[in-house]
Amino acid sequence: MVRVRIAPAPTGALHVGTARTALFNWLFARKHGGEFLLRIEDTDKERSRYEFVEQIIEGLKWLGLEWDEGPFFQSERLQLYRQEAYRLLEEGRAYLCFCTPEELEERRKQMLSQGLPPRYDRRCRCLDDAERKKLLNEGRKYVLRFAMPIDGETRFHDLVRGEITVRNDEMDDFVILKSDGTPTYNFACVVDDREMRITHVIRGEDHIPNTPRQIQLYIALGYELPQFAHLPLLLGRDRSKLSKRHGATSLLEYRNMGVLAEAMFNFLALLGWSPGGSEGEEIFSRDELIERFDITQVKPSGAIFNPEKLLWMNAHYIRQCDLDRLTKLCIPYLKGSNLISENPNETELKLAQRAIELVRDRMKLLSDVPSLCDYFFKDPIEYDPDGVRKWFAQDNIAMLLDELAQRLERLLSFDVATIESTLRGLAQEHGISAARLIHPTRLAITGRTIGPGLFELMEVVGKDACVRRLRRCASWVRASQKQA
RNA sequence: GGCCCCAUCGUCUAGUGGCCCAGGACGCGGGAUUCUCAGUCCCGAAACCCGGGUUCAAAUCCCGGUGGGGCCA
Repeated sequence: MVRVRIAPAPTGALHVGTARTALFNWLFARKHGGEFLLRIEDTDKERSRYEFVEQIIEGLKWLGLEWDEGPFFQSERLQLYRQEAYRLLEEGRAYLCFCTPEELEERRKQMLSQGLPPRYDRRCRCLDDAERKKLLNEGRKYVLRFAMPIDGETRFHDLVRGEITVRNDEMDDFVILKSDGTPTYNFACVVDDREMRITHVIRGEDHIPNTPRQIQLYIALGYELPQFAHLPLLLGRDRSKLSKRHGATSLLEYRNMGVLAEAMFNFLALLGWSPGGSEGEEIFSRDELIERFDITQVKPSGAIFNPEKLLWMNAHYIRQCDLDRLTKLCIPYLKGSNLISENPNETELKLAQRAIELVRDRMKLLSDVPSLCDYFFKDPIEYDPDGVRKWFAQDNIAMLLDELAQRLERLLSFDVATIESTLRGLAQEHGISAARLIHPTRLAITGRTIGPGLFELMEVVGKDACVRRLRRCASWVRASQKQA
């Protein structure tokens, strides 16, 4: 049975890179009929905050990465780590180290100045019983260090990269249990992965240096080794690890901007992995991704997080989205811009839905919705200056707008076809092209030069508002022409 | 600095020795459709880091270099 996990530290907002790692783990588990667990690595009491745990959970749920077990909290498992650490001590695979942070810092500087790699010099590893007893009796604080094998090398097969080898003398006797009794990352991680029966450790490339150390722990503890797969990092524009200075890095920030979960899911899945084939399909459903996912086909090189492609994909999913659902998703943005009330009634919701239907082709983010369709909810307060110059310059324009208003007012049915024939008829009677009436009319009704088809949007705006806006605009044009 | 990882269009990638003077997608440029914008469709510019090998044949395998990145401080 395949068992994988995501093990974030609750020290900050859920990073998109972490989300991607979670996603790959999830895909792998679903692909192989396995289980996906959530473990919160909160042994760092200083920096861990519960609100981040909530954000992690919220983010994973939003993406649809349901976990089968957990969340487990490392902070609740300290007894287990301590027990395993002391077992290593008894078995001679770990030892007490009494060196103080000041001494270590001192020696580190010395080694550095001699051009040596700054590693622990293992002096406490050679302490005899008498010396150890003496220090203990003095009440000196100590940590537990792992007794790393001095000879040989550690090698493992990475599912993404193939063989990775490190000489054991490159690794020092790292601390497994701090003086306050809390475990270090590498130690807790190994103990947990074994205890949770994790079969495949799928994590970011930044953990590669930890892996040989952890493997030595597995061996010393007598645990069976899992398989490892190190995913390429998500990079910013400058090819360094994606961080805040590159812009938004938090998953929930993207949700708040109005990225659809399925777009983020699809986009993230294609960073560092591709289902192959040269036909170039890029849009995949969850099921297709599960079906086609193959961890060994993940690319080993880093992948730049390209927001433009995300936006394109999001626009695609917005166009595909069920209209009722899209409307629901857009409502908060409309409320936020005061275009609809806090508790919208049926009429408002219906209007919102019809407006969204007309503008969805132009949306890249849900948050685009207010600026794209404000005129469905309120009369324009100003007219696009370029449009004014281009379309309100003719001297009979005010008359035409008034005339149009008058004809529209008399209509019994205010539907697309009737509006269209009315407007085209008027243009024809005046011997002008339809475009020369359409554009000024759009400007009068929406204040813009761009937008959905004029007749469609007029139908939604409604007869009264159209007539009112045309008349108001006509007098605005007269006034500004007089002024000029 | 030490160790480790990586290297195909600007970006994400296909490519696992001949099908590749390298395919797709985003972005970019152009065109078609149309009342504008968007969408859609079509067309275009754009890449195998460098140098040595191995081989009849290398983007693909090997070695070296260079460049980038990560981890440790």
